[in-house]
This record gives sequence, C-alpha cells and structure tokens, in this order.
Amino acid sequence: MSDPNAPTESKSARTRSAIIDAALRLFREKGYDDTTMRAIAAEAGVSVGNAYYYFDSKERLIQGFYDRAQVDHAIAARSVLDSETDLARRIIGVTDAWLQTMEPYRQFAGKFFKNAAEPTSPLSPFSPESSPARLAAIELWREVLEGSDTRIPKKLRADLPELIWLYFMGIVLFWVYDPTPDSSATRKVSARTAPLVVRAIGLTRLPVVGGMLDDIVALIGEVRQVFPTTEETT
Amino acid sequence: MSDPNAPTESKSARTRSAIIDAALRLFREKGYDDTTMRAIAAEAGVSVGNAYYYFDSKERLIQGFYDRAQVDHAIAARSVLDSETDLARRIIGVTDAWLQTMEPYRQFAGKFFKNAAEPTSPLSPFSPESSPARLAAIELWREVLEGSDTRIPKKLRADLPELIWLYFMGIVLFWVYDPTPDSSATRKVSARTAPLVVRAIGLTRLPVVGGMLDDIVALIGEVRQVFPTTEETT
DNA sequence: GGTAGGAGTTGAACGTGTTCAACTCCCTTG
DNA sequence: CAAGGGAGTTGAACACGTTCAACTCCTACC
Repeated sequence: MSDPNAPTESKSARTRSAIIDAALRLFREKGYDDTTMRAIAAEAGVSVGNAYYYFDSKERLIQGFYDRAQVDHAIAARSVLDSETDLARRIIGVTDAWLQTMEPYRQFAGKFFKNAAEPTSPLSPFSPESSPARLAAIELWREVLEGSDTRIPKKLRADLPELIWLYFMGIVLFWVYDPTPDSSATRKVSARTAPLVVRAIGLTRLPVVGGMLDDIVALIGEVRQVFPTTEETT
Repeated sequence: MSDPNAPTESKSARTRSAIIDAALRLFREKGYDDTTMRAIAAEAGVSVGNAYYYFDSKERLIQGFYDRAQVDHAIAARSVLDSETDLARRIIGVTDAWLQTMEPYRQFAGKFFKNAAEPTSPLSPFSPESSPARLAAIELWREVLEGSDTRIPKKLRADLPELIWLYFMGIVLFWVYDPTPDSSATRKVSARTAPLVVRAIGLTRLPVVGGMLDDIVALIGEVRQVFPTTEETT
C-alpha cells in the first residue's frame, strides 16, 4: 500500500500499462468507437474481465491518454520556453507544441472531449481525478508567464496562470470543433488571440478596466469555494 | 411533402410526439441512462423498431427536448422582456427564466450536455441540425439588447446578440457543473457577471479597447467562414 | 373492386460495454 | 509443510442501443 519498490507491484503495473499501450494504439488506428474492449484485451494479451480489473470503464482508459499527453506536451514545449521571451510568442509556441503532440489523436479528439465534458465524469478537466494533470498544466502556463519579459500586474499574478489555462482550454475547445484538416484555423485563432490576451493584461492597468478586474477576481475567489477542488491544504 | 394540413401526416406526427412525450417523462423520472429505449417504446405504446423509425438514436430524442426547451424559455422570458428596460437586469431575468425552465431536467442536464459537446454530434449547439434552435435563441438575445435603454455602439450592433448568446452558453456550461442543489451558484455568477458585460460594452468606446475590438470582430468574421453554418442566403 | 407500392410497424437478432461467480497463483503465517 | 487468504485472472452471461428482413396497412390509380 505504501511500498512502491516492492517487486510484487511491478507485475501488475506492467499489465496495466500493457493495456493502456494496446488501447492507445488501437484508438489511434481505428478510432475510439471502433475499438472494442475485447480487441484491447486481446491486443494486450489479457482477458476482458482483467482489463476491467484495472480500469473501471472504457472511458477510464482515456485518463491514461491524458496523463501521457500532458507529459509529452511539457516536453514539446521545452524549446520554446527556453528560447523565447516575448509573451505572445511564448503562448503561441506552447499552443503549437500542444497541437503537434495531439496530431496523431486528432480523429478521436472529439470523443475524448465528449467524455471530458460530462461534469460527473472523472475525466472532466475539473474533476478531482484530473487534479494532478490540471495542476501540472497550470504550472506550465505559469512558466510561460514568468519566463516572459512582460510584467504582470500584482493583482493578476496569483490568478493569471489559471486564467491563461482557461483561455487555452477555449483554444482546445475550438480545436475540437475545427474542421480544417491541418488544424490551420486553430493555429490562426491562436496566433491572433494571443497578442490580444497580452494587450488585455496591459489594459488591466487602466483604472476603469482595473475596477472591473477587481470584481472578476473577487468572483473567481467565491466561485472557487463552491467547487470541491482538493487544493486547500489548510 | 409540402402539405402540412393533410390528415395523413397527423397520425405519424402523433406517434412521433407520443414518443418524445414518453421519453421526456421517463428522462425526468429516472434520468437519461436509466431510461431504456424499450421502456420508452413501451410507454409510448409502440415497438422499439418503430421508435427508431422516427428517431435515429436515443440521443436524437434530446433534440426534441432542445426544441421544447427553447420554446418554453421564450415564453418564460416574455414578462421580463416586456417590463424591464435596464440591460443588466434584462440579461439576468432572461437567464433566470432559463434556469426555471430547466429545473425539472436538472439531473440529466449533464448527460444532455455531454452529448451536445461532441462536435460531430447533430446535437452540438453549433451543428446544422441545431441551427433553427440556435438562431431562435440568438434572436431572443437580440430582443434583450434592443429592448433595453443601453445604446449599443455601431461596431458591435451586428455581432453582439451572438456574442451575448455565447456568454450565455458559458453560463449554461457553468450551470451544468454547478454542484449547488438550487443552482444558487449559477444565479450568483449570472447576477455578478451581467453588469460586467454591460460595462464591457461601454468600454468598447475607449480607443484602446475599441482597437482590440476591431481585431476581434475581424477574427470572428474569418472564423465564421470556416464553419458550414447554413446561414448565408447569398 | 383490384392491385401495386410506399409508409408505417414489428420483434428477433447482433455487437457492445460491463459484471460476476468462480478459479488460479503466490505470499504469509503457524 | 499445510492452511489460509488476498491479489490477479478468466470467460460466460447480462442489459442495452441499434439493425433489419419481414410484415401490415393505407392510399392512389386503373
């Protein structure tokens, strides 16, 4: 239960990841719907029932996809993070890195989003189960901000990474609906909106806008209270 | 095909709406997942196969829900639209009307949204199949704007109803995730953000903000090109 | 009245995700 | 070594959404 290096665990861990491997391979080749649990089990060399011993449902296999995507994205984003200092270009670059990472899974992205969209689903990006992946993602966007030469107004410093992540979720949402075969529409929207985001951050310093911002920040704080987000460590 | 008062049609139309009635009743009572097509068919007094003659799939039954909800919402919003002139209060009132209309279906709202979220699904609010309902909804928000005493800047006049509808979709999204039993969190967010929306419209007149707005409006125009939205009448 | 043909209707059958009672291992304890 | 027991594993069985060949009914035309 708390002994991660026990050799006992590695066997089951290997079975576990064999199932994810098989699942993702088949998802990529044939799409989500056309991949049956029987096929996944066969490909992984286990029985159907055994696959269900490790994963509650077919949807749960997508969580494995999530986690890997998150890691791959962080890797793909590295070069931009280390070389670029202009904020807008950092945002665009990191978004592009995501698009490249996701390309192979494009065709079943819709399905994966569909599952993520159901609030009661553990796959929802806002669910407790997704907390680690979400927090890691927000952390990535914090680095995007902090490594740039744009100065962030004090008021915003705490919440901005999460807000940018939300903006990015919007881009992802757009991508899911994007009918262009090479995601060019998404790339265009990203390239056009990122400078606007940066400008909006600047506008925050105007008194009128700043007043509105105070309201928004306060509202965000209150809303956070409503959701059970496992973040309070008291 | 083009003879709506032919008595021939009314029989099948009656069967059709008997199925929707049965479906919505059961959805409300037992939730979406716990309602089987067999149960719906039995409740409607038809065979399973027959239900599939009228509706491609179980999901399609939700479209019927959509359409009715849209009509009910328009009715429920009437009194606010006819009595209130303050824009923020109009927005809040119309949103409240929606929340009241939807209350009975709250428990399966998540499911219905899940289905709507898949881009390839005809249930997506952006799909051609949903076009009529969507356009009707946008029309409702146009009335919200036009019946108010707030003057809308020229630049925005054409696109604002759709933008407000998008804002409202955001509220709906929040509602779907809202864990409070009486939707109080959603009501609060609505009450707090509506005045901000109104203020933001005002800010549009500032040169700096106006410049950004031009970019956004131009981008919206380009993005519209990408989607096959059946709206061009050439 | 008879008949062709389409619209409407049926329920058995199929494929799928999921469950479960039973089984096999293998480690621990005496 | 024996007994116990828990983790891991199995595939048949179940319930559901969906399909389809066959059927019935009704209308239109001669």
